[in-house]
Amino acid sequence: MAESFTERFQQLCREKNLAVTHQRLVIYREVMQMHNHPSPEQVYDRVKPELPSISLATVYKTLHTFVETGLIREVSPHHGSMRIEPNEHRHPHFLCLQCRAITDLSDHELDFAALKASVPAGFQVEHVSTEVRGICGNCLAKNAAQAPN
Amino acid sequence: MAESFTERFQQLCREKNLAVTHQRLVIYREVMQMHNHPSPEQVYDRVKPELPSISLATVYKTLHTFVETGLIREVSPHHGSMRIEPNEHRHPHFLCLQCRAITDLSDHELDFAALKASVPAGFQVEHVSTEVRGICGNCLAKNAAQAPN
DNA sequence: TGCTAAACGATAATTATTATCGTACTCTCA
DNA sequence: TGAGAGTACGATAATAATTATCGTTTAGCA
Repeated sequence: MAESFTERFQQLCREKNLAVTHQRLVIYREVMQMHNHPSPEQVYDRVKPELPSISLATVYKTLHTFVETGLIREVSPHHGSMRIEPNEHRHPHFLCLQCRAITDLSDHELDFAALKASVPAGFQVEHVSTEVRGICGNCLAKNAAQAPN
Repeated sequence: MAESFTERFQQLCREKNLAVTHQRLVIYREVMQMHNHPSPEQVYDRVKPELPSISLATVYKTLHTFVETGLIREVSPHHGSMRIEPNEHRHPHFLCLQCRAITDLSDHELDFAALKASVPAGFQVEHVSTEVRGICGNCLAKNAAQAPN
């Protein structure tokens, strides 16, 4: 028989070593139903009716926990501080999720035509950017030094 | 003969209808020499020796002016707030520079192999994302309604 | 050179996020 | 099933990033 959403969430949490709390369940359920890239504030507003006593801080902490364990993803890992691109010509970036450093990647040819074709009619395209996220060499080395196995 | 950097900057400002001020000249010159995606704070530190009385607010205002007129670009225009991606499968985003709305684009095939090949050795790739920036249909319509010509 | 509008600098205010700390809940094991 | 340990929660203070305000200064132009 089909397992319930709750059972699936409990299973997920067990895999990730997370305590199953009512707040986490509700936040996860609601986020999965919001198909428009919500901010923490918007998630808070959404769960508030069901969890009237929840704190915004809990929403932040829970979202971070989910991102860290991979239950959800962040659309933009570099908010928080504006970053300037002095370089004129088009090139992709590598963004380190640990130290936030941005590294220019050498130019390459993506299929921009196909990409632009996927933009809804009536939208005005201004710039296309590609980004690779991960952990940079520096951080990997640092991590290895700290936790040798 | 070759025109000086100052002359070129004055020319640029004239094209964009910007007053040529000493602060703007210095900020522009320094930003163009920083090849590592600086934050406003870092730009401030960099120009401070030459402009001891400059205010951090001026750096912010100047950078915004430059971004608006297209003299420089912002690496990440995601508005100061974390955004969640509930969607599991890979797809590109359209980001409206005016209202900051994020729209999912339908999936398409980019040359991810070539892109990954451009990542420096020793970096760990976690996720590749593509983003198209521009003005969404809503905002375009709104703008047209406000300023019909 | 003198006027007008825009830019600057100082600083207060706002917004987004994180830290702290006492209380409450989950999980495990007897 | 109940007690204890440890994690999570809620309230709120603190911090970081950014923006607004306002009086003074400067650039652009007649």
